[in-house]
Amino acid sequence: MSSLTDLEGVVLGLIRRNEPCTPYLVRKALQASPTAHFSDSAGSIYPLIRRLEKQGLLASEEQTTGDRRSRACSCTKAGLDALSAWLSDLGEPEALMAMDPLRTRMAFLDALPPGRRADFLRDARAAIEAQLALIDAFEETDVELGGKFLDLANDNARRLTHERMRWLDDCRDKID
Amino acid sequence: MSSLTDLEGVVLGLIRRNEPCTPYLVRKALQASPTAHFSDSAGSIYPLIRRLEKQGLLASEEQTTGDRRSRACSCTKAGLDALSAWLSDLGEPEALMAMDPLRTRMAFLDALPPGRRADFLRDARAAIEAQLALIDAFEETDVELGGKFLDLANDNARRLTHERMRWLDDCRDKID
DNA sequence: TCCATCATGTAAACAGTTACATGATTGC
DNA sequence: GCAATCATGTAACTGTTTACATGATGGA
Repeated sequence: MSSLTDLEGVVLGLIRRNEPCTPYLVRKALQASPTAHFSDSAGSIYPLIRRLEKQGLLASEEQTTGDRRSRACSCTKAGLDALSAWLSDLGEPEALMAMDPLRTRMAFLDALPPGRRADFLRDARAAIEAQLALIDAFEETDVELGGKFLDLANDNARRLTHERMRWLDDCRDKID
Repeated sequence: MSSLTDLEGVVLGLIRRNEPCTPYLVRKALQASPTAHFSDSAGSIYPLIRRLEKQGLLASEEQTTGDRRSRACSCTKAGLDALSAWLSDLGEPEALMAMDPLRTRMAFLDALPPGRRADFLRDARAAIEAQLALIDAFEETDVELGGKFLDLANDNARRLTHERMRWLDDCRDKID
């Protein structure tokens, strides 16, 4: 049995945390998180959950409240094992490298006419400030919903974002 | 005409920098970079370059050295415009958020039995140390091949990786 | 009544990965 | 002669995105 992708790990983890949990709630959680780089669309979540169920990592039960149907999913023993394996077997360090779309663009800034490079730095800084606001806003709604480990993850997001801001400011000094 | 994806932007940028440039060289550059999170496989690069060519962003010329054929690609005016647009129109701040696979996992560390959480922290730290080594090694080979902006991008990689290490060490203190 | 949200999904198109396939050249 | 690397690509599969589709509920 092959190892989970990051999206599968996140979905399994969310379901385990909020058991019993509907696919809809998983989707809402992904939409609410500012740091979830992957899709929160119906077309990715529903098929993914079916897939996990077919592999026996998830069990689901039909529910009807009034006339509205929904599915309550929970993590099986095999699912918890898969989740543990995803957390434990980290694989190649390259695959765990942090990725930054602003860094990716910075490497090719020479393609921009010199006069427009300062604009890039300004827009990038505005984007990072917006990101900090999103992270702070999420942290407020998030109180005691996620627990200690979600707090540590949020801390990572805030720290990396701050470091990127300092980096951008250094770039500004070095470029002109 | 729709905007470039990050991989398309990187490929166009690499070709523009090394003009005239073969698809093979693009692939080698992606393989050499420790921070290129996307694929360097033939199956992604060759079709992508064909796609860019069909859109008129790239021009290519058949070459034969002895009995060996290759294609020399160069960036067209439209290609340079697309590259500039990719660098200038940053879009939603959420899409520019940095992503960290270790942060993603940290958020779900509660799924791991308490006794195995310290192992995760140890392995994660080893991975980050390996990443730092890769970044430093790349920087040495890279001298004057990429220029000022590639140096700034490398600086981002080193800084973020250092910050993640500090974060992980803080996590260790807060968890036990 | 109407709109937002709850709640589920499917279909088509596109992107990316893995594996395979071909053939030339260089160095041991 | 053989292996590694140069250099190109294709085919099958998997995953993701976008857009569409359905119907219930709650509040203005």
